[in-house]
Amino acid sequence: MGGVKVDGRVERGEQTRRQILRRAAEIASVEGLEGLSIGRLATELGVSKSGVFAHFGSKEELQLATVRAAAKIFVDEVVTPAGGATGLARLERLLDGWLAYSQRRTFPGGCFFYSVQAEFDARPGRVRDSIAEFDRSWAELVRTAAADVPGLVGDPAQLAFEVVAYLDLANARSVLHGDTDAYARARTAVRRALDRATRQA
Amino acid sequence: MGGVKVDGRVERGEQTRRQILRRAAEIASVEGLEGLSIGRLATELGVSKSGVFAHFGSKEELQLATVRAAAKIFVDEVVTPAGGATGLARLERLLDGWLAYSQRRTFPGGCFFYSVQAEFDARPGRVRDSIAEFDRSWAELVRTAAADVPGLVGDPAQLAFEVVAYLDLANARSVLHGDTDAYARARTAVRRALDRATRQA
DNA sequence: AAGTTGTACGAACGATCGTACAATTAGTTT
DNA sequence: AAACTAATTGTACGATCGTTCGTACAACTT
Repeated sequence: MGGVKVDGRVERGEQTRRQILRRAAEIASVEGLEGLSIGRLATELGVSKSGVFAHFGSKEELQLATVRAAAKIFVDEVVTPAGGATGLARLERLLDGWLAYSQRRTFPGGCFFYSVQAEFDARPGRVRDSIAEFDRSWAELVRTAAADVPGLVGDPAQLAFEVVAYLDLANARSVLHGDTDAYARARTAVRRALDRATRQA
Repeated sequence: MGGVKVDGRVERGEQTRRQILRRAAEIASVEGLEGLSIGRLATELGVSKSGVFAHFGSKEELQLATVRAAAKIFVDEVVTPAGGATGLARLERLLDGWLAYSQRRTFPGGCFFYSVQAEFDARPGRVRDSIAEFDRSWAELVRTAAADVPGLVGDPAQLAFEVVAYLDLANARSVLHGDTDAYARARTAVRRALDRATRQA
């Protein structure tokens, strides 16, 4: 698939860009996308401030690129691994995968999107729109996965709402309080919700 | 109760301070406690920057005072109104009260503590400790209210975890997407969870 | 070999940040 | 009326913010 370009300059630039975005996503999950500063990013990576800036052209573009990079990581770690399964197994893999992704601290500040969503949810702009769009697609993914469980009892959208709520609170409690029980509570809640929704009627 | 001091200067100062903190809490629920700047606060309130600064002595103290002021508002709007009830009615009033407090946008950015918790959960410092302590006491309040429901089926801590998760997600969805259904979903989820926990065993 | 392209750099800009301190205004006490 | 006190102001500081610009150099094209 990859193009046949062998331009070492571009390749080097893309590698630098990837390094910037990986670090940016880590920082943003802790300090927020607004707390992420170009100067600090440059210092931590050992490159020049203008070098970082040149890759994006504005801070807003850096933030948008960071969201896209984090989205890719999220998809790789949570969505793709559940790709092989169907029905109830697929829904379970999505939810278990999310909890594992949060718990293993793929991003040091917990789930990247939980952090930045709370930061941007109330202000206008392209960054907020980008985050909202990703969150919407994740919610819809869980909803359709629930709807695809054969013989499901009750409203799949309601079930999806409830189980996603457990995931988010587990992430929040764990990061804020170091509460190691939070993930266990969420797993219990998810399992019981799925049991109720798949029991014989 | 009130002291007999009639010093107009002190009184005026306290009033200014209250105005600052009310506005600060509003701003922080949208832009975050770090996005809140002393200069902007002064401009919006029509007072001098040094006037705002003198009331607190440092930005961290301003942030801490803002958290305390928001906590007082939260208690007045959610905790106190549920004070008269006991048992299941008390738990219901707490949860309904929270949803109403979020939905009526007491703070323009939704629940103040949801916003600032996600902002500070991963960084050290006194502000984070203050937020964590308040969140802990709220979680414990719901937990004890659940434990005080007579004849409860199941673990009250697990029940408290699940219902608080519904509240938080309703707030998040509503603020991020303008999703008007989110509160209805949360109310449905809360009601069914309480029904299950209080059914005849 | 000469010319072009793309990345990264250093220096500087205007603006804003939090903070410091002396001067001023308004209200209280003697 | 004078002395005192507390709230507020104006001015100024160093640091950092995002951004702009001209330049250096390596890699590719002709």
